[in-house]
Amino acid sequence: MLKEKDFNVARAPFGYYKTFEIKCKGHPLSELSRTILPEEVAEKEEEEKAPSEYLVLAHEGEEHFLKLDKIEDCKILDKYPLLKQFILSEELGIRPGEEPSHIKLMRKLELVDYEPASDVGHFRFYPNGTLIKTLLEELALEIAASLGASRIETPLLYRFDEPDIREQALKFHQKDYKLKLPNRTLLLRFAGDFGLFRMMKDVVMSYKQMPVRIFEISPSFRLEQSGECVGLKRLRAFTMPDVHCFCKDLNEALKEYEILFLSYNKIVNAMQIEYVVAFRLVKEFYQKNKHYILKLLGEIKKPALIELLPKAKHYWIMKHEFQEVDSVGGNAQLSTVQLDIEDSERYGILYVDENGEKKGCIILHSSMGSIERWIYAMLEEATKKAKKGVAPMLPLWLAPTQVRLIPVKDEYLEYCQKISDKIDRENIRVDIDDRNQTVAKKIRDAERHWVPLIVVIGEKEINTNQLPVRIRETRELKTFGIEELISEIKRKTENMPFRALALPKLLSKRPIFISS
RNA sequence: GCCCCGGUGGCCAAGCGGUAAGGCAACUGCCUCGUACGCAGUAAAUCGCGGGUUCAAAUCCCGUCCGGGGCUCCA
Repeated sequence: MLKEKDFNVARAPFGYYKTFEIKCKGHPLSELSRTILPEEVAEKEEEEKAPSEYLVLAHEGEEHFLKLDKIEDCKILDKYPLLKQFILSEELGIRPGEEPSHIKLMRKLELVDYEPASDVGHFRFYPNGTLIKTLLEELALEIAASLGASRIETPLLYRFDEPDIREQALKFHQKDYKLKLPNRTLLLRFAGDFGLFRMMKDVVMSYKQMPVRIFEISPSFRLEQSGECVGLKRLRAFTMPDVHCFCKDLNEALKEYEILFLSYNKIVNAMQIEYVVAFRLVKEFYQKNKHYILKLLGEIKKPALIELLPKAKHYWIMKHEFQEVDSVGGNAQLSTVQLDIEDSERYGILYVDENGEKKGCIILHSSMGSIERWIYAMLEEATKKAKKGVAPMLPLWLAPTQVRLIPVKDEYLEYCQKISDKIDRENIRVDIDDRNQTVAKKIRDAERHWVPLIVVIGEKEINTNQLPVRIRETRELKTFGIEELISEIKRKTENMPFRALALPKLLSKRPIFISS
């Protein structure tokens, strides 16, 4: 339309009228009157699409090259169905196209819900959901501390007119939230790099202090296309724990990389997620460092999909992802580590070397994975178990209720209180179903809410001091002494974060957030 | 953002042009109960929202919001 009239049209953004009659009625502050200059867009680089090569690297050492259009020919994948499904889903977009189960579960378990009064992809967390989120954040903090990373906090909003902020933002395909104030435009952070790079630019680092490790956990906002937001799998607002390591050379960076790789493996294990590994590297780098990749895979005893890029097209030369493959064959990246050799100089993050000279360093960018996505992955894993006939559940350390006491009659309530206090004191989440219901009904409710340990208390228990524990995981009914039960739970939740019950101990006192 | 599908009490849902079934949950009463649903009763629905067609709309049409799938995207 405009082209016909000799205007130089760079592009017509979505959301703006491409054809309209100009009547000049609009208020100057209205949505429709904006100045859009082509240079903003021109900075968006057109990436060449040189094809990647793919292979499966077994942790025992063999390489199995594969063509994406003929992955059936790659026999090793028959041994690793999850990896195969990952390749189908991630690289080829082939999946059954059903709704992932966590969407129903997050509501059924009263954890998380939609909030229509907010934007798409912004959720509300109910008490038990908040409890789980808090525990996971706590885990992230502990992992960061174990890495020796220093925690920082940087702003959520940034000025769009700062050149480096603007440069980073424009690279991100306009997926940022912008806040237009009368005198300036602010950008909501979509990653931690903005504030971190700003901070690091001013930091004085000597080679003696390297590697320097920095941790931040904070909300990030990405204006994903509305059709792309799916439950807790992809959100517009999420919590990102990330670690950046600033290293003086490649050797040191590779050492750090390994430490991160193994730490993040601990995280997914703590959440009992059966994940898949993908590495993406510049081909030349892979050829020189294949032994290194193999060492990493050997430590976690897993094969990996390897994507070889003919040449560097991003800021990293090597990265890997731990990926969830969900109950309906979809996938989502959990954690990632990226080896970045160019951003340091670009953003002026320098250290002083042995000769007193300022030098660029190597940056390891890494994200442990968003907390919300961890919850997605755990709920999906639970469904995968259920499909195999195993009772779905969360890891014990994350179960909102770890032990439920069910008195047979009201008169045993007092005794329940007494032993629950004892269990409480040991940092175990125990509650009591004191509602006026039959035992069978209370058990059914506890099972429906995935309570891992259920104890029915009646006259026999009071007399013998023994507790009959219904164990969800194994579907057995086992008798424990109270101390024995406590130490068993302690053993299973050892070294994991703890928080108290999110709701009143007595079920009769609990409001219902979602009744289903 | 685009295309397809969906939205009915707190939750799950039947009805699909004649004026809102049923189940679960909740509440009240009874039952005091031993390992997945005791019995009875009560209350609870602007049929997502707005507009249109019709004597009549939850049902048909248009718009819009929310959700799911697909496309695209995931630096």
